Amino acid sequence: MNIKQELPWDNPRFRNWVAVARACHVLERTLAVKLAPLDLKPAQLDVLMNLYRHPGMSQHDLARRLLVGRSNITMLLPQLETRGLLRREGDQKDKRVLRLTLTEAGTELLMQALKVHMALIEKAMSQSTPEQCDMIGEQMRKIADVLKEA
Amino acid sequence: MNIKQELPWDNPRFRNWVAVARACHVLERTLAVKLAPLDLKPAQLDVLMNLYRHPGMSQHDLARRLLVGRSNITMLLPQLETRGLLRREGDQKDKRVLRLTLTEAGTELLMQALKVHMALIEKAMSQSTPEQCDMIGEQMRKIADVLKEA
DNA sequence: ACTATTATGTTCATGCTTGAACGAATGGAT
DNA sequence: ATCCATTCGTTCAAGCATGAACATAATAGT
Repeated sequence: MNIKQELPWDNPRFRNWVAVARACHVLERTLAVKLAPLDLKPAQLDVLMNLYRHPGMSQHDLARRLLVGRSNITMLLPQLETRGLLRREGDQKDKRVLRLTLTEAGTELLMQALKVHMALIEKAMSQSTPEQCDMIGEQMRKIADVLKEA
Repeated sequence: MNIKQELPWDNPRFRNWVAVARACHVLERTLAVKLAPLDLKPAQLDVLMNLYRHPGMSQHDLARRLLVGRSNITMLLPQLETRGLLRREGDQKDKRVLRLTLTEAGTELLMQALKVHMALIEKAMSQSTPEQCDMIGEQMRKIADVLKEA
């Protein structure tokens, strides 16, 4: 029984990926804390960001962009809609889809939240040179692409 | 009203961090799928890995390592203990703490799971040269450190 | 010795996310 | 026109993670 395979902790790729995962986890958690005063969670911020950049999205498109299930969106939106941060309007052509758009209030809250988010990311990424930063982004996009097909 | 601040999507640091977060998310999700045949979730794998490397840990130590709350550990362990993957034994010196150790079965299952995990990480990180890979790990460790104090 | 403080683990209510099952709307094939 | 398959959104039950409140044990101060 060859149970003593090459153990991962000695593998640079493994060790380094663990570092990536930890950094993500910590930043996500920190963001949640810093966002609390705005009564906003990271997932909700993601929604607002995507609607700002792509007004008129359907819920399905939004789900695919956020890499979550459609039902998640269904559970997520009513809170934001009730708070008057976004609108859901039925599409005329296709009566199945709901088109999503930010309201004024939603845009304003988003800008507040972005200040917090940006400050955090600045703090994190200012450790790296611009070249390192770009390289990291490039590699990560490759990773996402490679795994998407898996 | 200076609401039109410098918008983040044009900021390299922001764009690149988003890529990091997405890559993490995708890999985590993929890992969950590939781990399903072993009836193991990523969080449970993390537990097994840490117990393998640090036998005799307390639940508190484990929680700090995994960056989760203590109650999370309490909810997580019984499933693994019932399956005979680990043991919880009271410390003699300090009757508050429970010392955690993997069983034979736990170690064996861990090795199975590590094959899956490693294969996935190999696939992801093989996109980068060893130098790039190390650099990424180094930067990420810096980020985790910087944010820990925040 | 006695009290106050701290540390460990548990319980519980809450909220988030998921996946499966569903209804309604659309589009295509015959 | 009529099925059939597909797509979009919803509902629901289940599993996880969290934080607050708690009980017990250890420790420090007096």
